[in-house]
Amino acid sequence: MVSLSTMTEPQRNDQELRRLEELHLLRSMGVDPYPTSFNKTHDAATILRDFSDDAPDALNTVHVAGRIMTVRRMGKASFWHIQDHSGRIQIYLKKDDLGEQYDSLKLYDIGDIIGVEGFVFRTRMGEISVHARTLTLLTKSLRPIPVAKEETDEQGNVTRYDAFADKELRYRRRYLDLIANPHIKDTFVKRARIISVMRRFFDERGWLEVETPILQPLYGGATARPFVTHHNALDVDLYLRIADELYLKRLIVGGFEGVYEISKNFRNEGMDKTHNPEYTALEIYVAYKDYVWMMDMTEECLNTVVREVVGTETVLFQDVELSFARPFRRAKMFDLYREHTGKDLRGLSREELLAAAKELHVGVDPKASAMKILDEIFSVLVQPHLIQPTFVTDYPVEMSPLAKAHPTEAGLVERFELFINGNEVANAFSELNDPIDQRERLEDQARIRADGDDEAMSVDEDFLQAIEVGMPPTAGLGIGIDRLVMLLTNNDSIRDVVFFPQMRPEH
RNA sequence: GAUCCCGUAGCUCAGCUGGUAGAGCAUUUGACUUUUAAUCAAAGGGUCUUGGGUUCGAGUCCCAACGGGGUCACCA
Repeated sequence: MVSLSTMTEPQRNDQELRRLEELHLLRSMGVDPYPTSFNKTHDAATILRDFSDDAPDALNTVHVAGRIMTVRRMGKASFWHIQDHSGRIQIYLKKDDLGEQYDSLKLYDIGDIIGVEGFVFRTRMGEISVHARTLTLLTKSLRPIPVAKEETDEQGNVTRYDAFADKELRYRRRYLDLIANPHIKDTFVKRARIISVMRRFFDERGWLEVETPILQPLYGGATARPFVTHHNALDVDLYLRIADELYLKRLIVGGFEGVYEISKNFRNEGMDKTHNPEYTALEIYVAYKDYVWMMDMTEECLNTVVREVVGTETVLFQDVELSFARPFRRAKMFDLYREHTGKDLRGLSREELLAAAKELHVGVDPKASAMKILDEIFSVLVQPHLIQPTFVTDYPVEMSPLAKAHPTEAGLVERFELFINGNEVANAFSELNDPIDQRERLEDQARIRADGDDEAMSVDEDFLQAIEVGMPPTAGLGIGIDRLVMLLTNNDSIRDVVFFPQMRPEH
């Protein structure tokens, strides 16, 4: 039996106890179960790509490494599959080559990580494999991993049996998910590429990537409930940022003419398929530009991202084909109301809007503000129709306390939101840089807040001082990265595009 | 937060109107030197999420809690 140490030791099941015994047996045989390195020369995928039946000796010495995923023992020969970051490759192990070590192979398990030196060949059944000359244990695994069998038919279609599918376990133990369902890595690789293409797009144009505080004494730049934390040395409460907007604008005041940040934001609200308490947003601000310019830039940026990451200008999401070909549709908000409700809602009073909502069978709280009613009608009757990328422009000023008033359209601001597949993906405006107007708008917000809406913004005096120093005309844009990734990777839950989605603690 | 569904072996799942647990893979032992969801033979493995209740008897029925998923509400 294994001597259990005095350190905290979890309950072990029979399989785990057996693996511990194997570990000790291997040690007693002089095998280091956790050596420091291995000189890996080839990825599985590289071998599968480079092997040629015309020159079978070309890959005469390869060093591969990975996790044992399948074991087929046939007496004095065995076939294993190992999995590395590029895929799987079969290893052929023969007693003739490994001698005494072959007999200790029973101490190796699915889940162990090994290194193999050998030559590449094609088996009688046609599978490109590595014929092992030497085998090295690189990491002994003490816990069984989910084993999903797969069958590949003549056409190359893969059928999975007993795939590791429990969503809770997949999210809580993402490492097991990544091992057992390696295809999900594609989503995360694409996520990284989406961000890297965007970063390059901005960098090439001379805009500076910056970092601004996550811990903020006042939260602003959006309407949302924040997380609160406490700084002991200062003995003050701080908020985890809900947006970085107000800090990026301070940098524009400071003289940078283009800044962006890929920002983890935190919102203390409900969780569902499209909301995780922490999420990633891109925000970018460019001086001397307005929202029309920003629409062009957004279009070009997203078109570039889609072409580089997906390879085409169209993306299949669920059953819908989304076209990112330029130009995207542009429509004024109140024109869309007319298009989808048959009504002109512009300039209507709260009571008139309430009546309109009733006529349109949109249920709203009778006490709701005019803006809430407009918002509700939009999300019920307009938004679901915005499937192909659509810029919705010119919002009511009350909905947009940080956006610049439209010069010719009274009551509206220079703002757009980009909708794709019925969801908001981007939000942008010509930034309000009139300090008097900005102060009034924030004071309005503060009043709404005092009336009980804890999502309304507060007056950030330091921000207002910055604007009073003078911010040049500036266009700003925010893009919800997680939702963009969902669209481009055909995932309908944010939990599938975030490695470690927020979960309730177990037990 | 409201509502519906789910929680059985390491994984994927059965378990009918209540009679104290089953399969496949994984694991163990044996056979097999080009197999591939390898095959063949045998074996071990479960306080049925937790706590109450009804009952002679609960995985199964009832209540509550915990965890997950879906829908709605709030929001990006």
